[in-house]
Formats: sequence, structure tokens, C-alpha cells
Amino acid sequence: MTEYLDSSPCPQTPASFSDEFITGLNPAQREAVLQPSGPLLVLAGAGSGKTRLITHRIAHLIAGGYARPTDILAVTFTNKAAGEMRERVEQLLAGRDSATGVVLSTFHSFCVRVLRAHITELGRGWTGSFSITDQDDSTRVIKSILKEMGEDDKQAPKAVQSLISGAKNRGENPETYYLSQRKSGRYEQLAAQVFPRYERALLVSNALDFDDLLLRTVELFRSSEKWRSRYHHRFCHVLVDEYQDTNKIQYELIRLLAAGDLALADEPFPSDIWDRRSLCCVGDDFQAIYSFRAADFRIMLGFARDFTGARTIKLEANYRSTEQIVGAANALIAHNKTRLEKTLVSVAGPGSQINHALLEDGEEEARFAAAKISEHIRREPGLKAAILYRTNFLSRAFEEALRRAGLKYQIVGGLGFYERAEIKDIVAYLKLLRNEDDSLALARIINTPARGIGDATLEKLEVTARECGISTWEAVCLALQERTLPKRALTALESFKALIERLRREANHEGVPLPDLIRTVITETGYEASLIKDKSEEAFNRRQNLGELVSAAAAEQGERLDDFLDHAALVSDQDELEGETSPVTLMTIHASKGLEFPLVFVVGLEENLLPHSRSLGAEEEIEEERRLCYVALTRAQKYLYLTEVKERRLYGGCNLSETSRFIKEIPKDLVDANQRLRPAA
DNA sequence: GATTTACGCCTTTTT
DNA sequence: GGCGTAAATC
Repeated sequence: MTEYLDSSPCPQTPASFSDEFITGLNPAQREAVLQPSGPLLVLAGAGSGKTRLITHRIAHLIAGGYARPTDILAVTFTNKAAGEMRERVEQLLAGRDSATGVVLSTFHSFCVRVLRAHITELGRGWTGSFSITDQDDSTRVIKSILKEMGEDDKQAPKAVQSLISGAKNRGENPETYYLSQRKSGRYEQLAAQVFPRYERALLVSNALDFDDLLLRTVELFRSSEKWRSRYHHRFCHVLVDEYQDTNKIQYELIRLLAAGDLALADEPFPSDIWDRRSLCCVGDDFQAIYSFRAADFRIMLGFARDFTGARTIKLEANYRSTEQIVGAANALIAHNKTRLEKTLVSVAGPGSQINHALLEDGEEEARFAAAKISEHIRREPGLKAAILYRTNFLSRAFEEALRRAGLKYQIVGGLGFYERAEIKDIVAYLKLLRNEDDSLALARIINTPARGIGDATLEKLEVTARECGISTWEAVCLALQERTLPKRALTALESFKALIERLRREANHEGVPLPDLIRTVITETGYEASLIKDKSEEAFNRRQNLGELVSAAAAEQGERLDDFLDHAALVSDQDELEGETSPVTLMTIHASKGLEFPLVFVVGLEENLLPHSRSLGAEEEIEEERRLCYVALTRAQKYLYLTEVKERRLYGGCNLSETSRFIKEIPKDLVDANQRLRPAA
């Protein structure tokens, strides 16, 4: 585990002025790059060169002598964004300085590193080998707590999980949440009851959920003067990407890093704290589409108030899209009340009109898209297209139509590699090897493959564990000692325990390469044998996936088990979207943020779909849907098609559709509404 | 303890 | 209309 803290405090006076990294930038971008100290908010409109700005700023800080690479922390929301930025900074500095020391990571992986090094000092019982619990597992824990409480509502686990997650991201703890929820709805009351038990369950498992990663890091910095000040002094230059998507905890973390001790008091910071440091937050309130995940773009709107002396720079030149597309997006977003003043101007020049088509039904809509894409590609070979929709179930019809049209496509979303059952199983074994108290991992694999330890046995072990306040693994050891279970169960448990201990010795043995360890786990546990026995095609695929897991471990030369597990927990499907080789990409609008395509279809532009029926309540929700539509439109570079349907089939039934209000908010003169599906050739 | 059948669900989801 | 979970059966 690499530690962050090993360097002396930040310098420094600039060695020499360098204008090397501002050539080719527009005046607003230059201003943002050439501001080496102080708080800076950059409002970066869609397609305004945000990544360019961040990477050039980092390069300038280093090459200009304002900072050493190790003084810089840049946080993003996805591993993909972090990776791309690292690559570009390295290119910019190629041959002279190295960007290797720059800490460029996601909020979550940054926090994991900090916590692996210091979490014991929180004194709450977690150790540095804590497990990371994903959303799926955390819902599972909540489900079992609810079951114990005699609550068997099917929606409850997910609802409660999201309420608890929301509460944690707002900085609430079980006590404050309980007090604030006395008079609220059913799920809220349930959540208030589950919350403390959930927290205890994670602690006993020596596990942290995604929210904890942020929360406990903030807790550590708040409680430990030493680490707060060490990290504050270490990172004099902090950059935050997608600032509109930060939540309260992330904001608190940024404050602690930027201001150190001063962040504890609820007072404005004196301006001299910025003498040798900077905080640069980059975002676009028009693209805030994650409030359902507790992100709060009002944090960004309050930047100037929070950081006195802050400068705000707007990047309003759009290099991506034609005038028509930018015009439509501007007109649409103008209908939102809560937003900062900002008008995107296309510098890409005029293009063709936006196309709007009203089709009979979903099938015709799909055929229309496929036909138009073929037509465009015939005219401009190599053109890349995207089909964007609000909800995943819309993808089906398009897949079918694209297949028939002979167009290759890729779908973003769905099950990621590390979300597949067989991968999660093997990862669960590995987690258990590192952290024996991980009762979630243990529950997952204790009878996978089947080894005669059934639900009844596991249930008894878990009850004992709960009653004694110990982990399930400890309960297994206890049961074996006291012989408190039927003979058959004990025999099965005995050999399970021996298996895990054997594997653990293997894992702790220095010099065993990780791929070999994973191979051993796959074979020794009988996992592979059970897949070989199963003659189905699915079992075959699973074996292939496990092979990929071994290759993934082999690809990272010399990676340790700890790092591999962290990687597996924090990597997402989004990150794997590389090499857009297919001519057509299908995805939700959410997944498309940050991407661009010459040809874009935004489909299903109907009331109840976009805006979604569940968002029709409050005005704020409609505004979020409008921002979602804004994100969709601004993905397009040259050609944009908006489609809707007269009759939409939902869950078997047929529904008459109504044109989305967002279509009506786009000026008519920008739109060619006479698009028809011509009979297929 | 494993296999089958029926029931009930159906927004988005950076980590 | 299709999928995943959960009770019911062998």
C-alpha cells in the first residue's frame, strides 16, 4: 500500500514564467490556467474544453515551478476520467517533468488509500484490511436486517438502502436521522430503525460501504489534528472535476484539504491561507444529473460565498456542436429557474437543422434510427453514432433493428465485469482471505459451490454471531469448538474452515504471484469443477470470465492482493468503455455524460419517459429531467435527431404517448419536423 | 438441500 | 413481456 505522506511541505516561488501551456487556449481558459493561487471556480459549459483546462493547469503548475507533482491532488468521479487526465498531463510534460507524482484519482480511491493507512486511529474498530461493500451487498445486509425485523416488503430493502445512503451523504448519523424521521413516511421510519443495525453489521464485518469511504475519511480529518494538517500541507493544489456532482461529504473533504484547521470553524477563511495554495473546482450546473445520488449542485452555486476571494471564470465557447445544436440546448435550459447565468456560444459554426420525427411505435422508431444511421454512414464512412435513451428497457427495440440493418453496435451499461456472479464469488473468497470477519463475503461463498452447508446451518451461525457480537467466521470457529451443530454440518464446516485456512496461508505467503493465487482459489474451492460438471453454455461462459479475471490480475504486473481488491471494488463498467470501435453506441443519457458523437439520436422524447413519470412531482425534479435532456442534446457534434412515438408499449400494454414538453421548448426554426421513415430499400 | 413453479416487479446509478 | 426472487415440492 502506497502512502501519500512522504514529502516535505509545498514550496515555492515560481522558477520562471512559462507560457508554454497556454498557446492554443482561448482567453477564458488562459485566465484559469494562469491563476496559480487562490480559490477558483470554473463554470465549464458542455464542450468548452474542460479536460483541456484541467490538464493544462496541472502542467503549468508543474512546469512553471509553482508546484512539484507531489503537491497536486486532482479528483474526478470516474476512474476513466482520472486515467484520461493522467495520460494527457503526461503527454503535455513529455520529456521534461514527469506527472507520475500527481495524485490523480477518484474521490473514493483517494479515500481508500488514506483509510488503509490510518483508519485504526479513528478508534472505532475498523482495521486497515477492511472490506469494501458495494451497493448490492449493502442492500443485501439491509434485506436481512429487515427480514429479522419481520418486514418482508419487496421494495423496502432498496428504498431503505437509498434513504440510508442519502442520509450518510448529508452527514447524518443513526441518532440524528432517527430524531429527524419521527413523523415521516413508512420507509423513512424503517430506515431510521435499520440504520444503527446496518452500521453495526458493517463494523462487525470490518467493512465500509461506498459512502463510508468518504464519511470516515472526513471523520478522520476532523478528529485527528495530525492527519488533517499533514494532508492539508501535502496537497497545496487541489483540483476537482465535475464539481456540480459533489455531495455534502465530498464538499467537506475538499474544505478540510484546502483549509486544514480553519475548515473546522464555520467562518470565512482569511485570504492569506491562499498565499501558496489553490483550489480549482470545475463544473457545469446545467449538467447536474445525479441529485438522486445525493449530489447537490447548489454546493457549486455557493462556491463564491464559501471561499472568500474566489474568482469565477466562465467557459462559454463550445467547440463541439453546430450552432443549431447549441441554440436548441440554450433555449431548453433557459426554462430552468435554478441555474447560474451562462450562455454557450458555438464556435464550431453552422450545421444542418435538428431533425424531429414522430413515429407510429417503438419498432418504427428503431427502424427509423437504423435506416438514418445507415444513410449517414453511407455518405460519411466511419461516422460514429449514439442512441441515447432515458431508461434501459428502450434499448431492446434498437438492438433488434440495428442487427437487421447489419450495423455493429455496443451497449454501455448492464452488468459490469466485476458485477457478474462468478467474478463476485471468487472476489468474495479473496476478500475473506484478507479480512476473515467479512461476513458478507463468507455468506456468499460458504456454500458456493455446494458443500453441504445449507441455509439452516448458515442461519444458525449468523444468529450466534449476532447474539455474541462476533463475525460469522468467529461463529464458525466457535461452533466447531463447542460442537453445537449436527454432526454432518460440523464435518462440512470443518473442511470449509480448513480450505479457507489453507488458502489464507497461500495468500500470505510472500512471492506467490496474484494470478497464481486466484487460479488456486478457482480450483481448490471446487468452483471450477462445479462449472465443468455443468454442461450448459452459461457455465462455459463463466469459466471464460474467470479466465479473464486471472488475466486481469496478470496484466497488472506485481500487483498485490490488496490493490487488486480495491480496484475490483471501485472500477465500474463505465471505465471499461474504451476503444469505441463499433459504429453505433447505445446507452442511457446518464452514461453519455462527458462523451461526444458526430451523430446522435435522442429517442423516446415523450411525457412520462423524458421527463420520466416519477419526476413529474416537484419543479426541481422537472428541472433535473430538463438538464438530462440538455446533456443528451449537447452530446451531438454535427447531426441531431429527436424522436418520439405515438404509441409506446409498456409492460405488454399499449399507451398513447404525448410529445415531451422539452421538444416544445426548442425553437421551431432550428428544427426540421418533416422526418419520415422511408420504406426500407 | 436442490429443483421447479409462480408471483410480482418494472428510472436514472460516476463509486 | 421478461426476469429475478421466494416459497413449494421432491
